[in-house]
Amino acid sequence: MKDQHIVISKATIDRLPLYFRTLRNVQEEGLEIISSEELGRRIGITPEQIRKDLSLFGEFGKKGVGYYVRDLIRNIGEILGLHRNWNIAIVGVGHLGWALANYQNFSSLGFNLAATFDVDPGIVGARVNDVPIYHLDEMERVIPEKHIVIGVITVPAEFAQQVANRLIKAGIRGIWNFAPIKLNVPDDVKLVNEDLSIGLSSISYYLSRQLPGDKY
Amino acid sequence: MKDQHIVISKATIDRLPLYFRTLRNVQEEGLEIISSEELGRRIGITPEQIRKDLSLFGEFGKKGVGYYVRDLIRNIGEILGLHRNWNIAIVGVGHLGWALANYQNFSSLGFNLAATFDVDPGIVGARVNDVPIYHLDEMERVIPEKHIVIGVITVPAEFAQQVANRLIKAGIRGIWNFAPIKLNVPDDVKLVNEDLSIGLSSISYYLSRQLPGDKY
DNA sequence: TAGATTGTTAATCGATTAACAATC
DNA sequence: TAGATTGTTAATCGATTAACAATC
Repeated sequence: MKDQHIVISKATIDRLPLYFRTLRNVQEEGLEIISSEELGRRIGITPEQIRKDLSLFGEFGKKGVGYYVRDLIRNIGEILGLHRNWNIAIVGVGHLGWALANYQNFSSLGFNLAATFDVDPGIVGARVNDVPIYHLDEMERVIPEKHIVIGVITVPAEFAQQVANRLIKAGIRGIWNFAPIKLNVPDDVKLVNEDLSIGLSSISYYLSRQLPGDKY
Repeated sequence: MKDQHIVISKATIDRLPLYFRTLRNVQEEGLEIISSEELGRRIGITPEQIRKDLSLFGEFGKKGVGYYVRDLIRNIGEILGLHRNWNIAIVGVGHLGWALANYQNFSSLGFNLAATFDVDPGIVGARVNDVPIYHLDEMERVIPEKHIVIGVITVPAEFAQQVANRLIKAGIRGIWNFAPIKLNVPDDVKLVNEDLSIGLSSISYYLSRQLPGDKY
C-alpha cells in the first residue's frame, strides 16, 4: 500500500468496480494473465488510465508480462473491501426495493441482504428473496442485532430524510440513496446518491440535438 | 442560445436534471424567484457552478434579482429536451424492468413508456403499469410503429449486446443500459450505462477505511 | 441611489494523456 | 538477448473556483 495521505479521486474509485467485474469475466474465460492494453480494450478505457489508477494502490503487475488475473482480482477486491461481506438493509419494499432485493449481482460482490423494512401492513412479516420484511419501527433493534452497516433507501422522497436519520441513529455507516432528494448526513456517514433521472435526461439532451423537431 | 461549437461537458449535463428537479420543488413551495446562492444551498453545490453551467446555454437570470423559477424550469426543460415527450421501451421485464416500468418519476419528466418486451411466455401478452408486454420478436414492428426512440435494457448481461443490436436496427437512437457489460453501439446512438455495482462498491471502499478489521 | 446578484474572465486545481526508463 | 509491458514523471487538457464588472 502507498502513502495513505494521497487522496484517491472519486473517478478512480468508480472505475475499480469496472476493472473488478471485467477481470472476473476474463477469469471465467480461462485467461490467467492480461495486459492493461487488453483490459482497456474490453472496458473501453485507455491502458494508461488503468495503469495510473492501479499504481495509486501498489505495484500489481509484472513489467514485460502484464497482470496476473487472479492476483489482480484479489487486490482490487481488497481495495474495495469486497472481501468483507457487508450486511445491508433495504428500506422501502416498493417496486424498486423489491427489484434490488432480488438483484443477484450484489451477493456476488460480497453484499449480504440481511433485512428489509417497510410500513405497509400488507407486506410486513412476509419475505422478499427469502429475507424478512420488518416494520420500519424495528429498525433500531434489527440493525445493530444483525450487524447491518449499509442502508439502501428506496422510499418516496418525502420520507427519505427521516429514514436516513433513523438508519444513522441505529448505527448505519453508509447510505445508498435512490430517493430523488438531497439528504443531509453527518460527515462520518458515507452517502452515495443513485439518481435515476440523470441517465434518462442526458439521453434526452443528446437526442434533442441529433433529432431536430419536436415530434416523437 | 450560444455558439453551438462550444462543447458542453458531461458534468454540466448531469447537473441540469438536478437543477430541474430542485426548481420544481421550489416552485411547489410557491417561490417565484431564486438566487444561485439559495439554489446551490438546496442542491449542495456552489452558486458559481450553477451560474457557470447556465451561462453556457444563455442568460436566464436577472442581475441583482435572481432567476425566475418558472422561466428557468422551462429553459432547462428545453435544453434537456424534456418538453418533447419521448417514447421509450423497456426490454427485459424481470424485477428491475418491472420496477422501472412502474417508476412514476419518468412520466413527470416527459418520458412515455410505450412498450415493454420479454421472451417469457408466462408474461408476454400481459401488461405492466398498463403497458403491453410484447414478445422480443415484435420489437422490429412495434418500435417504429409507436415512434419509440429510447430503449432501456434490463436483460441479463449475456443477452444485452444482441438486444442492443436489434433495438438499433429497429430504429432506437438512445440506450439506457442496466446490464453489467460493455455494449458496442454506432457513434450516432447515444449510450448511457447505469452501473448499479459502482454505488455499492464505492460505499464499501470508504467504509473499509473507516471501519478497520474484517468483521461485519 | 445603494445593495444585491448575475454573467464572464482569469486563476487555480485536478484529472487524463503522453512519454519513457525500468525490468521481466 | 530482444521484445513487451509496467510504473511513474512530465505535459496537457479540462473543470471548478475566485473575482469582479455590469446592471437590475
